[in-house]
Amino acid sequence: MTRDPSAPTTPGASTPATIAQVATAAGVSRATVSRVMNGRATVAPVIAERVRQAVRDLDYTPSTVARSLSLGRTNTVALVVPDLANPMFQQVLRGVTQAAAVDGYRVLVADSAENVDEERLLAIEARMRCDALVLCAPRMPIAQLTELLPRVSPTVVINRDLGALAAPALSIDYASGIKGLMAHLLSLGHTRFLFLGGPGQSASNQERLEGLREVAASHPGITIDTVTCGAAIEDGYAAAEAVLSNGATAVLAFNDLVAVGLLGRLAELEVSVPGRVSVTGFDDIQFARFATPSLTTMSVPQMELGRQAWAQLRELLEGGQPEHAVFFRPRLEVRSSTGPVPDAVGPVPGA
Amino acid sequence: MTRDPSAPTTPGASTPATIAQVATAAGVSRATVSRVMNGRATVAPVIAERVRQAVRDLDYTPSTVARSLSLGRTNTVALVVPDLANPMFQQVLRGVTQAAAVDGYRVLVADSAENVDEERLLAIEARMRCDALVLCAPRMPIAQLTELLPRVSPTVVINRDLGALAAPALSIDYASGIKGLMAHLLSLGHTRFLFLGGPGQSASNQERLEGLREVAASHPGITIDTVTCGAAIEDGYAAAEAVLSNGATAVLAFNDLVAVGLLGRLAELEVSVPGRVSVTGFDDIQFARFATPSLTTMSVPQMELGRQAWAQLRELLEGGQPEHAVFFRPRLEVRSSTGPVPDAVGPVPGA
DNA sequence: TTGTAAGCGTTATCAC
DNA sequence: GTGATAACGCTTACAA
Repeated sequence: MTRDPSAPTTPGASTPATIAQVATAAGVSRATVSRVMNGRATVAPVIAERVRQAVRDLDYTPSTVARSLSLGRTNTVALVVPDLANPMFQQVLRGVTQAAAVDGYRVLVADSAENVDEERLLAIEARMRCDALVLCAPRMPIAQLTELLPRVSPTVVINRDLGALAAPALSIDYASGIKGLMAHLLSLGHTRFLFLGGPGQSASNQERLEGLREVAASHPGITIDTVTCGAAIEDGYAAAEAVLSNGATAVLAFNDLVAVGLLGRLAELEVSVPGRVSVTGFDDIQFARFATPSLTTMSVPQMELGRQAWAQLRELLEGGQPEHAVFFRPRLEVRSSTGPVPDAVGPVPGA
Repeated sequence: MTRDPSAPTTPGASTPATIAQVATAAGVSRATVSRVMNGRATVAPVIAERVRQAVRDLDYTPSTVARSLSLGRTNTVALVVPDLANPMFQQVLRGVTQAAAVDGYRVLVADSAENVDEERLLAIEARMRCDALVLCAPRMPIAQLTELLPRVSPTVVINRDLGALAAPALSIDYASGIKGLMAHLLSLGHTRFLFLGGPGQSASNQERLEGLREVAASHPGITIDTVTCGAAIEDGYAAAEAVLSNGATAVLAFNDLVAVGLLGRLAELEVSVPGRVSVTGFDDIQFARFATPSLTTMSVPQMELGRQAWAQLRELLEGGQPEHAVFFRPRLEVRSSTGPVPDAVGPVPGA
């Protein structure tokens, strides 16, 4: 026994009313109370009303935990992200939360604080409390992911290509995105590029690099340098000196956060953008269009990612088949942070 | 009965192992398994090891839901906010999540989507699944809040002054904050002000207005106009025309979001800030210093609010006394969006 | 239409 | 030290 056995029938007690108390108060069985609470058809109107009265009197709300145990279902999804500070994941959270709420599901958030080692346990633990999991684990080694996924099923993985892995995945086509950015910059005449790389382990960073390699291969006249930078505003801010000393006329930041940080520092240094360098971001976070200059970037459907994640989980929870992996192709948003290469004399060969 | 009664002992079955299966496999009672799982002292080492082996074999993880029911504790807190799109609440979420995680608690988020009517039920429902609640309900009428709080106790309320209400509260001293902003602008020589008000119902908006009234009363020579604007970027963006037609030389936006939106539109219109108008925000969101011009604003300890909220809840959960209400006084961050009044001839009387 | 009782997977009390 | 056993609060066959 766990609770204080005294005063189990005190009505106005601070301890929440139980179904048994309501049953007693209404002079019926607990089964009948349950039926009324769940809108089950066949309960005599008179009885039903008596139950409802007792419910009101006692301020009764069914225990979610007890229901969960009995039903084997919590009506909760977990969202595991590497960093809640990133607007990208915040939007995903919003998307999941909104979509799940429509179906009466709540969302539990877990932030691994970029701690790759903890991520596995965190996911398992979070999944325990929930019916399903949305997992963003861009740096988790594929082997570990392979081992993990069956344990946390049903799960949908966001933001990384799973290959043949047995879980639904929603990904962004980062390679295609970065190529779109390059095409835009090439059309402006740029030939010297600098990529401010994100966390090296991250899957999406690898995809961006792959995209850049392809562009480099097909455009012999250009140079694409890479420096490791990071994924946060501060990283972009700190990268300004590296950018200036590099001599590139176009900088591709890992994401919008990095781009905004860079823009901020360049403004302080009174370096003209795009007069002296063009800058691009990635993600199209809410602030991208309000940065100065407004940021040219690749738009990623962040909330939609969250919504779709829930849609797929819902499907799985209802016993449906896992969907095929979905790739979102980012869309180029040309704004004011990119412009013609300084002293441009014409289009670059092969652009 | 709810589950399929067949194959209750199949080890590798897809259905998670239960404590009973582990007990059987280890040849002990469930009580012993429980003791081992919870690190209870007295279990013979040999037996303990046998149990642990069975746990590994069966991939056993104790059911969180069952534990919760038995213990009467979920190790989860709920956070209810009006709008997850607001960076302010995102930071509060981060703060709560981080602090709670340290104590082994998870966070459930619920976004009322600015729907004041739903907020009450949402809070009750969220509280049901959790041990405690962090409530941000800036627009909920005080009467409703009074009725609600006892039902969702323990709860800490964020971002509004509760007066004598029986719940711990963590608030920002908005009146003092807006006065600080005014003092700064007055010192720059401004005399014509425009306040872009937030949602009228919002408690924090009322406090700002009160602060402005006090300043107006003590500075006869100035005028402070007010227009209702909103709390989102788009609202600030849309307010640019109203700002320009008003003729004020200093604009106090409801929050940073509004200020950033306004700044964005003013830049498009090629209106110099602070050359023609000075603009201030409120909150000091992450992007404030990266806006162009960087935003003068009142800094609010957003994550700290979340951390403290958890600290107080933790205290309450451990049976402690409710803390006194805490007020955070915002700190002025002078950046580049404010400057001397155009054609300033000297300080304003009484500044 | 309503009640009885078993079961969901734990923990904790109390004998042995 | 270890094992029965009774909770925790709910849902749902099945019986009446």
